[in-house]
Amino acid sequence: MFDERNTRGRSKETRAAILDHAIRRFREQGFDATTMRDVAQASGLALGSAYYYFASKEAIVQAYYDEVQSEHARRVAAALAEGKHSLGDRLRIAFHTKFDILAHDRRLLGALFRYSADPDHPLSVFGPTSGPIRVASMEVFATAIGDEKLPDDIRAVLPIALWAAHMGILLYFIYDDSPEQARTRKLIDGVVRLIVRILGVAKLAVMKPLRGSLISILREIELFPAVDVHAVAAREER
Amino acid sequence: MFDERNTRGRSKETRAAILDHAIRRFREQGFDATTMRDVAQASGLALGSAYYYFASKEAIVQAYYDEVQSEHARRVAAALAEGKHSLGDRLRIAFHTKFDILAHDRRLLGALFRYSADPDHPLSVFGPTSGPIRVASMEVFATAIGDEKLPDDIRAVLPIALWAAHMGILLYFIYDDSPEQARTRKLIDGVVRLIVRILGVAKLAVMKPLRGSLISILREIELFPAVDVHAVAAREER
DNA sequence: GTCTATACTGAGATAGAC
DNA sequence: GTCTATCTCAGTATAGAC
Repeated sequence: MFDERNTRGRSKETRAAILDHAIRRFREQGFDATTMRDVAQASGLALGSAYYYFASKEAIVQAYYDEVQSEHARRVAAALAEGKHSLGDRLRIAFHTKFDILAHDRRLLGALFRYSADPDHPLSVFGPTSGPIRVASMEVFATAIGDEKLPDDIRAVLPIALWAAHMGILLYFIYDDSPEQARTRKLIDGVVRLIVRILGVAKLAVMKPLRGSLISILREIELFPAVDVHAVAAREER
Repeated sequence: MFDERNTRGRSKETRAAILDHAIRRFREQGFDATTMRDVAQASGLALGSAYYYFASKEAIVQAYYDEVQSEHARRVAAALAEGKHSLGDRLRIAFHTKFDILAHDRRLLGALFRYSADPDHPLSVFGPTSGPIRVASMEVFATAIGDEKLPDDIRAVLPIALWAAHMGILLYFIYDDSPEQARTRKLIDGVVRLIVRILGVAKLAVMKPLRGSLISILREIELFPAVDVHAVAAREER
């Protein structure tokens, strides 16, 4: 979806096979312990061929995360479609489904974030090349907000805030060694409760200055390269 | 300060020399383009000697960051010592000095965060081995809070919140390519303004439920391994 | 405990032939 | 698209000098 090269002909299956074998190995032996030679061999290919499909070992994890993102969008859409939900319910769905999908791949995520602090690295989660997937993720949160009655300024930045919150929770999740990451689940519920409450009091007069500060900060975050949230919001309004 | 091995005798200077030459090279050629052989040679040492002092190339950046942390504590203490400041001023000092120190080393930070999402990696910024430096960083923010009159529950979690905010700003800073990172500076001012305003209205009745939610979330964060903020707070009270 | 010299291994990544 | 051969470099090992 986000890496369009080599999706024609048989190569599509070859790519999928490499991805599949690699992820399986990563899960079993860990990312570092798995070599590209392992992956190639498991896929019945020479080393060079594996590199024909994936620029680096980390790029395989990136491809996996692309799939996670697509799956997230699918599941949230499906869950929201069945019946009416409150805003809190919808946000809980948006957050929890993400971690349902990632439940058994915490260890893998370390590799995903390896170049996150390298602005020029093609695999940086916050860099320009990850722009599309980042926007897609914000869109998922925008669908969870739906047509909830909200002031325009808040509406514009809320997906950014939710995305940022979900990234923070993701980091927490990676470090969370409680059984079945129960703490992360509790954290999600706490964060959703907080957000709903903030939105509830946001229109009060005392909140005016607070609101201005917060909104301008979230607009700043928007400056991360290639994140045009206005476009997201516009598309959502359609 | 955080890595106590080899600090006696001549070895201390050797270590400092390696660190110095390495950082210089990293600044000039970038982290990846600089090899450990380069560093060793520039320091007039054999490869093995460089590894005698630093377990890995990334460990050198970690050592650099330890120094940044010490310098931060020093500068904040010095700045706070001269005259009275409002809470906002003190927080601005705490944040801005950090980025004064890092001003010319944005590119280096990419290497620092490389293993941040690897809970088991010794160089993970959020892992157990970085506990002391993390606590030290929170302590700096605690000194900036000083004896400001605050409710106990807020007092206990505020250093965590400030540390978390500063980590977020650090990430923003790394990606900020505005001239002299002016945007980061603006972001800091915006964040400080927001924090001061939040503290200003925190005692209002409407904020009760908000406050409860936020505090419990920050207590959750405290669960990051080896971060015992109660100990920090206690030490500050002394 | 500090340092040298040199050889070696492992693995990510690339070049170029087919 | 696929393979084989090769490169680079982080990191280790060894054996010793002072």
